[in-house]
Amino acid sequence: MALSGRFKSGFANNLDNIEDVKNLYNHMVRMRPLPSVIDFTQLLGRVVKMKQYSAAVSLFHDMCLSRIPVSECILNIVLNSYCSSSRVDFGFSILGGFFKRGVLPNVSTFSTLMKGLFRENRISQAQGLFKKVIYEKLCEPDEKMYGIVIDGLCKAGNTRMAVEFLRVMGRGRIKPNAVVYSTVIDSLCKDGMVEEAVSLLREMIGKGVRPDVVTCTCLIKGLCNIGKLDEARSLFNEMVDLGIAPNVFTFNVLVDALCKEGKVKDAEDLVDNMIQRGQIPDRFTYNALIEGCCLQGRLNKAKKFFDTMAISGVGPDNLSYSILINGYFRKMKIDEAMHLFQEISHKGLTPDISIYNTVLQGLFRVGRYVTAREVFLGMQSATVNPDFHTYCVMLHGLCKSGQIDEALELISKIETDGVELHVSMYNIILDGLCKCGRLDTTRGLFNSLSLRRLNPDVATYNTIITGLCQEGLLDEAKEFAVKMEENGCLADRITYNVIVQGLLIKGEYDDAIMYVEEMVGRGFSLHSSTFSMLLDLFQENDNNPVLAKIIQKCNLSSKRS
DNA sequence: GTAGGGTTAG
Repeated sequence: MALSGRFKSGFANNLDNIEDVKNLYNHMVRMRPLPSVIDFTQLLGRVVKMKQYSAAVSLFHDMCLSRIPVSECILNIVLNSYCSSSRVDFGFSILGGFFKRGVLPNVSTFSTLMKGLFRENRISQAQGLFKKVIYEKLCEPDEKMYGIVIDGLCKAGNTRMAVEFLRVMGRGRIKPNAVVYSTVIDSLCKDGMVEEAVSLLREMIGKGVRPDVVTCTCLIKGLCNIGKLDEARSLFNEMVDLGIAPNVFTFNVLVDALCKEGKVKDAEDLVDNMIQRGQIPDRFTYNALIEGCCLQGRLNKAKKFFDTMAISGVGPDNLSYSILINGYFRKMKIDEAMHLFQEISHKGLTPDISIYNTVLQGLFRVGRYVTAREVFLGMQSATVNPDFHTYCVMLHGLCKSGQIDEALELISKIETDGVELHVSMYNIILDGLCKCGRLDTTRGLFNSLSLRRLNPDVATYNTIITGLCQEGLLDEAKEFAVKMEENGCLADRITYNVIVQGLLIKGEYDDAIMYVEEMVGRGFSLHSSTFSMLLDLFQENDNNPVLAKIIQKCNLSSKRS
């Protein structure tokens, strides 16, 4: 009686916090007769929509203990909770629970498991499960299952196989729909194959599959990413003409692209259009606008958007602060930047690692390394753990401000903080050491890399070779160039240019010509700075014939390329 | 009337 009144369809949709759900659940289990399985399903489904996966699992366990009947839907929801929290193995134990209860797993069950496997990067197991489903006829695959497999392949970086799968699907009973086309189109765009994506759009239209807002948004983003903003805008107009309503995603993609291109005014007009069409700007929209203004150096305007964001109820998030703080630092407005940084905690937000990284980078850039050191200590007492990026910023900043010994001390502590050492951290210090001529320490640190099981990379060698060349130690630089190739790092354009410049400065023109020849042979060209050095020397040395020969070689090679 | 698929930033 009261039941039909209380549990109208979608009753759970009004619940938006987990405590209310738990209270309702406790009420439901005590009711006699019990609410229907569907009522429990809706409740559990709501918990999953709130991404409270562990709460869903614990409610399910309570249901089992309270002997509330469990359906295949409920089992699938629990399975999904495990899979969505990267616990696909527990998901498989739910599969066992199906059999134990005499309930048959269905297409949702297997789709969810495949999604879980893909999510944990267990690609071949996901593919194996799909094959098993087909060969053992465990269920009839439907379009959602195909969607999951195709998406999984795409996200695993195997767009080619996803396209093949799309073709196989086209020959079967279940035809590809807008979702699978969108998935593949998005993946092609992200791989930079935007032309292929466009022709897939034409193909789907040809086959009578109507693209939807997601299909168009993916392509618009793809076009923006390769700088074809005009084509993106005409696709936008085309979709509107086709009656496909752009949504927040679509607008945000275009607003972001316009802002990055410096067209903030156009972006603002688009936001007006967006509002007219009933789409409410969200944090993505505002952050794009704020960043656009910062890129233009228009900090007052950026701050205005930031304030509007606060008023509009969207509320600035960590990224908004990060963008604006960075903008202020770049304009040397240190007080404004630091004021915003302090404001974050006062506004009840917890500054995240990227805020700290932004602030540290800013402080070092303006030479405030004492404050930077304080912030670095402060973040640790606020239990924000430095990450890879923090250490790179710190090391770079310390070196730049002449605190190399402190940088050396810091790098020796990194591993104890649980952050893995990376060769690029050493590259920063090696660069710092070379720049102040401490070559002995450089050599020692380089030799210590192998003890730390780190392999020098091209940047490591280039840094040291640069340092050696600057000190005129060309023979040792050349030895390092040999060593790098022996260790599997191929010399690049930088390596050659540095050595050639070093040789030119020392007047070793015959050697320089050898390196230029080798370099041209490998398809690299001279930096403009090397070339102007060459021209200057040529004039200063009364048209030296060896230099003339080098210049001629470079001109020939640049004409060829 | 209940479960599983695709789109946005640093």
